Amino acid sequence: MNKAEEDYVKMIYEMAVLTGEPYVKTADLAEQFGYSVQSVNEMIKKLHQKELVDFRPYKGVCLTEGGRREALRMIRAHRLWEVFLSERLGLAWEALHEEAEMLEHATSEAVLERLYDYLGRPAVCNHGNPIPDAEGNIARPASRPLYETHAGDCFRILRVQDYKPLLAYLSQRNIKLHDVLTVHDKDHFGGILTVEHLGLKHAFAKHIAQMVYGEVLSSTRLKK
Amino acid sequence: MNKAEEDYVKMIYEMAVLTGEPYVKTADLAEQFGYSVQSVNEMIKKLHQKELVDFRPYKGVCLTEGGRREALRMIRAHRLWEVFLSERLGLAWEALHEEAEMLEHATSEAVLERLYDYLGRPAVCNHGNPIPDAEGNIARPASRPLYETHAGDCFRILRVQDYKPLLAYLSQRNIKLHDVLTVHDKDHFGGILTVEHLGLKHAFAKHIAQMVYGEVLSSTRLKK
DNA sequence: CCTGTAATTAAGGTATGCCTTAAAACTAGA
DNA sequence: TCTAGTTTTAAGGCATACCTTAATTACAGG
Ligand SMILES: [Mn+2]
Ligand SMILES: [Mn+2]
Ligand SMILES: [Mn+2]
Ligand SMILES: [Mn+2]
Repeated sequence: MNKAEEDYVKMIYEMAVLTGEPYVKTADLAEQFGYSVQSVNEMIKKLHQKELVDFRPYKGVCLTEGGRREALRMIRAHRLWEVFLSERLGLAWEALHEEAEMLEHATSEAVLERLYDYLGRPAVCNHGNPIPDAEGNIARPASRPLYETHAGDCFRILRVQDYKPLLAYLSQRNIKLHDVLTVHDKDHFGGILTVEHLGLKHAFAKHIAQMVYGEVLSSTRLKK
Repeated sequence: MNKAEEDYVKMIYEMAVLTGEPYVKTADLAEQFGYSVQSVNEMIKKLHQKELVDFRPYKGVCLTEGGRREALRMIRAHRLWEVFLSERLGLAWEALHEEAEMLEHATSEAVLERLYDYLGRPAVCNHGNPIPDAEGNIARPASRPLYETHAGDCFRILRVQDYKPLLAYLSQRNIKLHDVLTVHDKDHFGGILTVEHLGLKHAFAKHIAQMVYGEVLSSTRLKK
């Protein structure tokens, strides 16, 4: 597999996880990559020939077992490099992804395994995304969005979408992974969630609060 | 610069260092890369347009100041990754080069600088090749070949050619950088150099002893 | 069941970096 | 000085991964 193919199987895997649907639409892939639908179709044909994907016309593509294995290898490399870049080199949160996006294609199996041990076999990357082990086992990512909390909830951030503007937005406010937020108010109509963090209040728009995931630790609200 | 261009300027730099001649012949580049002369000519034309090289027909190519800077950046990345892979991940001597050959193209300026500090600003890679600093200053490599020693000399290995079969050959004999060899005998006609290392004797053919560089520590031989 | 929309396929194009074969230009040795 | 051999340039090709435009095919709602 070359860089292009690697990025395709990774993207297919990630979009399937995001939507919960194993089949990913050609048009959605094109949209995500910023490529034309025709280009995506051509690549799908090639991936199919290599038995990395199953293509059902008018339904989408789905990774084969081999494709899934390759996708997990790329995700593993990507996330391990993110840990390295953050923990060891001290790169900023929002810089990790694009560096890892290059390094992931330049990493042999041997380097990957040693890097994994060197970093202490981390379970998640710095955005809270789970890191597959060498056998391709991967934990479920934290899936409860901050937006689904209620006034009074205490919420620990366990995962954030690896989306640069979001990361810049959060780090500008000194909010990091594992931080705890107290939900003050949720304005359903306006879609604004007001939280407290280290004594400061922040108002998050719905689309922001939907990209932050974690767990509710405790709640002062009355259970219905 | 893309991967191909990066490998070209690096190669031009390295061949110029090796030969001592600033101008590198098209045919020699083709030979080293295993490409056709025509392909090399095409790339030279492009590098010239980008003002990375000066091309003198029938003489060869020479890096411009900009080309030299880019070459040193690649060499810096390559050798720093070799240090990382060796010192931190414990990769075998002979595996370093090909891994670094990929990683060097996936490394931003920011990562490079942090990696440099993280590794303690090393002066040389694991083959003894000097690592340029961020400003492009680079030390002269050790240049005295083991083959130019005489019976009785004590010789410390400071640099070896980054050539896989040589590295495998040496590490199989437990010979590493900074080890000291005692020259027992030099057979000029046969070209065999006999040395002692950790109590064991080794016979090195001329072409081997010419790829190992270092310093003579002391000598029992009579000065003429 | 039929038709509009969405998805797929077809056809032809671009840039990159490699290739081969062949002509032209130059250099250097005799 | 002339010519043989080296070097460069020209011409045309191939694979990859992207593109646009234009059929064609299939699904799904009315
Ligand atoms: Mn990422
Ligand atoms: Mn990538
Ligand atoms: Mn090397
Ligand atoms: Mn390289």
